[in-house]
Amino acid sequence: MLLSQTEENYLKAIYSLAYANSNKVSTTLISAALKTKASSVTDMIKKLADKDLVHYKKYQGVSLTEVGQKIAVEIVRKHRLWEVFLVNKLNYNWDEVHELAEQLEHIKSETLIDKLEAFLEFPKHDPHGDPIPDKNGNIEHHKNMMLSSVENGESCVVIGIKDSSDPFLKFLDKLQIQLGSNLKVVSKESFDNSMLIETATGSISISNQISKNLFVKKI
Amino acid sequence: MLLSQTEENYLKAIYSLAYANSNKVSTTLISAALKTKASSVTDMIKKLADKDLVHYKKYQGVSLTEVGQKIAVEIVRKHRLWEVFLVNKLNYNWDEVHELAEQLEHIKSETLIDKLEAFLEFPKHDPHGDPIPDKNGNIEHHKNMMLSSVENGESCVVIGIKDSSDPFLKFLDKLQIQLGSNLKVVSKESFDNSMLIETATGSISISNQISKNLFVKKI
DNA sequence: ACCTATTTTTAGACAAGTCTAAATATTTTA
DNA sequence: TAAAATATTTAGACTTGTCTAAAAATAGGT
Repeated sequence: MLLSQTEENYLKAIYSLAYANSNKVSTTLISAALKTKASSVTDMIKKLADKDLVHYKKYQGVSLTEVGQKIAVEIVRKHRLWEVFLVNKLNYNWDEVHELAEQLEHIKSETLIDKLEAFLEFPKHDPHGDPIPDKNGNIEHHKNMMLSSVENGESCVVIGIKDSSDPFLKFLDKLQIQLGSNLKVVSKESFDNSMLIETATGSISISNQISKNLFVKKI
Repeated sequence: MLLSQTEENYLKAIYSLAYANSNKVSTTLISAALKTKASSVTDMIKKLADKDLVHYKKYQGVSLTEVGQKIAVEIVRKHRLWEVFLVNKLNYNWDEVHELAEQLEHIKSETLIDKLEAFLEFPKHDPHGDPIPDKNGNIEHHKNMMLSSVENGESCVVIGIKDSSDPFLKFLDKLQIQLGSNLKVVSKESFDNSMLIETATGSISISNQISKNLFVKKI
């Protein structure tokens, strides 16, 4: 199955978003992740469904098929191995490699990534601590983290909410934080465990009560 | 200047072909090199001319502008450094890396290729012996070779003809050899210096008189 | 249950890059 | 130098992936 870069990016996005949402991902969530419009997502979802890479019923959200998931994991594997290469061999900093790995992960080759893995001596984690799937697509998931345990300077994506009570969700709305939001921890106050974070729309201060109720994934 | 992969491929093709043809390259030659149709080439040439990457007057062929040439050389630099990486670090054979380097050369980054170059300890030549342009685009050209001096198993592209006499050209026509043709030397007979070569259309035997009149570039 | 707000899908359009077929230049040949 | 052959360009169409605007479906609030 030969996929375009765009198709691969959709699969990868659905894969990352599927964690939080019990495997069903909405059109809007994907469009936010890929910075496209919902209508574009619908179009692409149909193509992916035609190729049996996603399950799709109108208005019901999408999930990856077994084949789609396998491909998504392969892309994650490539991404993370390239990140290791960039940091360990080319002396990049761990916070500089994401964009580059986004390009490198789409290089097509039967053999390249396995040779790269051997060259890197079979690393188990990428520079951000995320597990690297093996050749067969097996991946040792580490549990989701709470925003409260993200360190200064690290960035993460919101992938879930622990306390899904209404007032809490409303409050998150007000902060313009939603699933898929990118957050960067600027600093943490030790006396009350509040943190200053950067969002797409600006810097805000977050109490510990909030930060320990947000599932995030480091990026 | 942010170029698409396709645009970069056109520039690279024009660059390689420009050697033989006193810098002017014909539409047909480009279309052969890129395996597209001449009409597609005309379309793209116009776009490149709009961006001042090529000089173009209808029916007169194209040549690279200074900017276009600079970009082309950068791509060559990337291509060759990636080839060194694949052969020296990932244990690929020198004849397996071209396709992969064709993909890797299009990775966009301000810093990547210089870091890669340092990691590889500033190689001067790629695995096929071709010179690697430096950071500033300076490239130490090695002279064109004659087909007669290509070794067994090596592949090359015809980039020029020394004896441009009519009968010779006619003969080349009959052999279906033209500028841009890919040739692979299968074997050489020591008693008469003839060689068996593989072309796109089949295997043919070539006398030394022919092979020493064809300028080629190894690939 | 019904009305409203939100989400999702559809329809039609656009840009990039390609193609075929036809028209126009150039080059070759005689 | 004029006809024939070849090369190049134009015109119109197609594909992929995107967008906007409008229509349809779902979800929420009372």
